[in-house]
Amino acid sequence: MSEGVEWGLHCCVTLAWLGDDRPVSTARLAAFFDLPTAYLNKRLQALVRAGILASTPGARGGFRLARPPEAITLMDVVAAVEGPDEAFRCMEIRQQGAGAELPERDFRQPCGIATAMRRAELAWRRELAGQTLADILAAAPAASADRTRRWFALERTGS
Amino acid sequence: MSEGVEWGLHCCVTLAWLGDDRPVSTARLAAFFDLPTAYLNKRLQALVRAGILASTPGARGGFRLARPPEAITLMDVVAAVEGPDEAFRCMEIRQQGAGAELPERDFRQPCGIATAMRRAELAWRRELAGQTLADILAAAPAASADRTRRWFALERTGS
DNA sequence: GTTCATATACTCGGATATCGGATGTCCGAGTCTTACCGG
DNA sequence: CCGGTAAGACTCGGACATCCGATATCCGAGTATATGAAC
Repeated sequence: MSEGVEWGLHCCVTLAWLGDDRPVSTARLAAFFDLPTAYLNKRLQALVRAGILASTPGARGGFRLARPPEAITLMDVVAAVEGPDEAFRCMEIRQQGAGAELPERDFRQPCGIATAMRRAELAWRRELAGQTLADILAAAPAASADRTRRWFALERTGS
Repeated sequence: MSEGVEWGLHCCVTLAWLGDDRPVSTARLAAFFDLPTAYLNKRLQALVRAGILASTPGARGGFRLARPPEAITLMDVVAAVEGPDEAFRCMEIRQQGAGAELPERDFRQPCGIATAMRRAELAWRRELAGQTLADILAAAPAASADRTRRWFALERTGS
């Protein structure tokens, strides 16, 4: 799994902490987490395309949450960054090669291996879909939110 | 997720169908599924290192299951092919960059995001660990096992 | 002092390089088979 | 005819290339802001 997932989640949490009053630029977030600015921007664009973030162009622009934290599940963020397709792709190798040349063979029944893997992945997705950003915020200590807010406020006035 | 997982699982199922009487060579399995022989061999070696398969070198050599199918879970095969580390690696980016330079900040409490992701991944692993090769065999139609056995027997006598 | 036009700086968005790991290939070590030779 | 021996063929195991996607970077489009001049 690409590290962009961690980036996206942390950025969403940070944006939730900072509130919707003003957008936050990529450079600010990248400085806060010590990440490559342009690449982080690319990932945030994916979140925008997924409808999780809203971007405002121009000076004093940046990103903000497009929805309230209760309406953003971890599954949404992961799917936006990693793409919609499943981790385990069944290539149906049972249908290829000499094993498939048996004339009487038919493949109407789905591959049992793919079914089992899909079941596990569904459990994973269900667990992620059951957790929202609001849950993460509630679990984090309030002091972390305060410190983060303070840092972003300081940086804004300091420049 | 690499496609080697699908290869390993199908090969394990096939080896379970064929029984333990004689080992099956990589070339035979690769021909059956139309896969690159040497690369499949590389992946089967990983299963050997994990103790899932047993290899017999020399002529008439090959692979066989090292344990009965009831004692091999899908999690075992996936972990053997994909490696032991988790899919989501928490890089602790919250501890890097300007956000970590606040002197009063401490990180004794684990990252809530990592905790949530770990929980989802544990659900995935639990689901995979709950399914054994025997379950896959039981779910598959008996005709498939018969056809596979017949093909491997024919190919052996035909050469 | 107020208003408007213009220059400017800042930010998002996508097109373009670069790098690491998965994918694919090849050759050597080891073992079983088998043919051959001697008794 | 039987046993021993040596050559041969087959297979696993690991070392060596190759390719694709994630990672990283750069430049253009667009907008809010600040500045200056005109009234």
